[in-house]
Amino acid sequence: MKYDLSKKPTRGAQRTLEAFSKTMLELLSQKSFEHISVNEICDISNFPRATFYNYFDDKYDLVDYCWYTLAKEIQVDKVTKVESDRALIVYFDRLYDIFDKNKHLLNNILQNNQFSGQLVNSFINYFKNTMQKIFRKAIDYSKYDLPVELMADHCSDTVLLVLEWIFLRQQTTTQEQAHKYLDTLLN
Amino acid sequence: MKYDLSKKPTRGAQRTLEAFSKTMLELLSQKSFEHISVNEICDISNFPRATFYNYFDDKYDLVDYCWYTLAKEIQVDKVTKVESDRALIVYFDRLYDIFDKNKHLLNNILQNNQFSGQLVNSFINYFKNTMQKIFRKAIDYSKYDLPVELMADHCSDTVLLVLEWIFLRQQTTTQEQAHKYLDTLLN
DNA sequence: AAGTGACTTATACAAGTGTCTAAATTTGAA
DNA sequence: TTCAAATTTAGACACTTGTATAAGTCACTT
Repeated sequence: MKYDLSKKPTRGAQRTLEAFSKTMLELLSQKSFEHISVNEICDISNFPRATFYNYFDDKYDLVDYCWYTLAKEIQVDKVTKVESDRALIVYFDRLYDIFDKNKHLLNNILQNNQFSGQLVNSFINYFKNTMQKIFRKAIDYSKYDLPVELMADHCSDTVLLVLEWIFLRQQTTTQEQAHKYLDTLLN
Repeated sequence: MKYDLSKKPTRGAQRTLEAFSKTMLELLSQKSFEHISVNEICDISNFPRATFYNYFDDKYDLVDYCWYTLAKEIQVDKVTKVESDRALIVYFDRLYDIFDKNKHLLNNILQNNQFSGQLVNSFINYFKNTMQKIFRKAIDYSKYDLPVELMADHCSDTVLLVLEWIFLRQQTTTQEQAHKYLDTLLN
């Protein structure tokens, strides 16, 4: 990402960021990520290519920014060390809510993008990384005889696997059932 | 993949496939996947671009073929339904051997390719998919109250996580210790 | 209302991508 | 050994990519 997201964006930058990400999500509802070109994104957004490259390295970078905007709500900053086993469920539920809120968008995107494709891959990876960072800080693994990172990564793999099962492979599953799956897989 | 791997390749096709994959692996020991171009691969392999595109869709396709040649030895075809919990360990060990046999190659590749990059991602995904297919057939999950696919995917995620830990993140770990990790993570 | 710093834009460039054609070559079977 | 089928190749095409430069415009502060 060329643009620094840690500082507050000016109104103009906000407009630009939003235009590009909106266009990307629209295009993803129409065709596969592989067939979307930076030129096309710029034409539709009504910005010159130079502006695109002021903000993003490439289209992968833009799509990651799209996931970032979806994930904002997780409020990673509000992570605190939680001792109980329920910590995992808490963060699972936060992601569940986000995915559920955006399920129509996800459905549209899945019409044009296969599981095995780059797009779905980037989507899952984005949230896996987010969860990894959280779980390394938030969960107490002292009762396991394992490196912390390994355990944290295993938890985020599992959380994302269940969410993928529900929202991407579209296996109708209640949130309660999902909790049971998590419990079985991690104990 | 444009070329049909299920039929026996002619001697010429074998030569071509080997030349391209050898060049790719060599280049990966010298620079990052992102900086390798099809043009370069063809120049070094001494084949015209048209030939490259006779065999592969793009460089991603070629690198997948490279992993395919490494994985040949797993002998996926010799999969049989195994009831015992040891099935998982058996297949873990097969992959462990392959990774161990190629650890120098992996080390070289890791000099130029980050974890988060496309290359390592494609590597892990390739073997994850391979393991998924095997585990869906080979392991008996009847004692768990879960969809088979979910359980199989969870197992392959976990197997690959531990192998990644050892061979890509290079955390020195004995094979015995790895077995303990697997046991803790999956029970 | 002016000035400074941040953002936008026009334009050009060298390089890469994937596809296509038609000619040349190789291959395996008869 | 010959011939038809399959594969390889040269070359061209339209298009995309990422970078760089210099000029333009905007918007916030004082």
